[in-house]
Amino acid sequence: MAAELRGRISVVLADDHPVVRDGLAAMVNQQADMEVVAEAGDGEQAIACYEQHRPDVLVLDLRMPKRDGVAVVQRVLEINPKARILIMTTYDGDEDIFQCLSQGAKGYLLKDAPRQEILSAIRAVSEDRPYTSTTVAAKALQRMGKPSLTQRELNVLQLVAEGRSNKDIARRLSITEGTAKTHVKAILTKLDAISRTEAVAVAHKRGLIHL
Amino acid sequence: MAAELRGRISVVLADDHPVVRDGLAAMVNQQADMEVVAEAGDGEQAIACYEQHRPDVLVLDLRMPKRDGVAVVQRVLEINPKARILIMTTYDGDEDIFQCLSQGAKGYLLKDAPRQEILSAIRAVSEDRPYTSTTVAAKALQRMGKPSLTQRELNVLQLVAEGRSNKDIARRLSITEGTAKTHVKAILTKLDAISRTEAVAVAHKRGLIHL
DNA sequence: CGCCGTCTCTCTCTAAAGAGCGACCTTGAG
DNA sequence: CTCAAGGTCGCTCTTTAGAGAGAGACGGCG
Repeated sequence: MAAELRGRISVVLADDHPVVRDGLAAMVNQQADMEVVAEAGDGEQAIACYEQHRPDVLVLDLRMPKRDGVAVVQRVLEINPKARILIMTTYDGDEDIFQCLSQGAKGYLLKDAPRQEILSAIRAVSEDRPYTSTTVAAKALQRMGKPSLTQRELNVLQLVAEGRSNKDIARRLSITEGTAKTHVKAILTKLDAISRTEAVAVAHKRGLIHL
Repeated sequence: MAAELRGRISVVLADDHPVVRDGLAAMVNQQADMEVVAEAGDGEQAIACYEQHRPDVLVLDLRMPKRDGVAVVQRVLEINPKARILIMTTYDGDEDIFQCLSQGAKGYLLKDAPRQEILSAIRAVSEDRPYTSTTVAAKALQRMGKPSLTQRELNVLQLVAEGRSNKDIARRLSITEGTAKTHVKAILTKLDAISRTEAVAVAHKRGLIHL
């Protein structure tokens, strides 16, 4: 916790791929000004590790077993509202990124980022400066103005993506088929899609759903 | 090229994520019996690296820019039919795995595999022994007996996944709507799906298409 | 050679999807 | 209180999807 005072940034890594953890650890530990103090392989471990070590920076994979990135961000910020979290993800289309950032994550970066970018992102976040990658910044702008789906619509969308019919969706949500259609219609409009299948494609690209 | 004679397995890494390359490199170079001789960040580099270094083992990510894993496997085996290739992928549902293996790749493994498994896979492949992970072996058995899609059907499926209507698909492929329907119908039957949207979901799970 | 798989096309018919309406109720922000 | 938004339900209408069944053309293979 006092690592920063000694001039070294303490880092906790959370990623379900041992390979990625090794890679990050190797990169970080080669730097004079930072060190890895713990690693976690899933969401629950990540929370436990954070609580135990109170690192300067928590590097967090968005997709993990047990609890996904969004849930971990929430929980960690409950523990320490000043926590500095750097989100790391493979997919630049992930809607969850924005959810994390708006919840208080200090930055994100893509896994295909070059070494230098990853390291400077960690340094930025450790100093409480938000890190903004160009690719995702562009996405954020694109997303501006675009209508967001309601919770109910997301539920329906998930079922649509599984290939359910309107009637089936209605049954599962205990509503009438007409209402299901209304929701689907709203989804199509908001996603600017002509058919439900296209809606699924668009939603998947935007990371609204995970197949 | 003669690395094996000196008792060290020479390895070339091909992955578009610097983090993963670093992780693998760190793992491999910590071992006394193997070393990384080159790294590649995309498919073309991978081929070039292989040709230049002729490593004992080529560790290859299935999804890469420029050329994907399948294409690289083909090309490398053209260069050296005895090439020992270890496929590495994130998704265990990838249909491409089977394509690679049937083309002559010696093994595959998932990125979330533990260190030991990764290392023993490299050793196995270096000795020309096929490496078979339990999870994928199970998939292979599941796939047995299941009907495979024809090339034409894959084309249609791709368009279906993009949300196109039968009429639209017909126009793009220069066939009649009736024929498009016939193909879609065949796809639904083979994938055991009720609707086109479900077919897309199933196909995506199996890695037949990449959205 | 004949068989089989693939691709192509045609037809009918039913079920589902989607467009375009209006309407009611609740909840929360102003 | 008013107004907006979300969820619910209802209606009609046209278009699309999907089941089912048949058939011709082509190429590979035993």
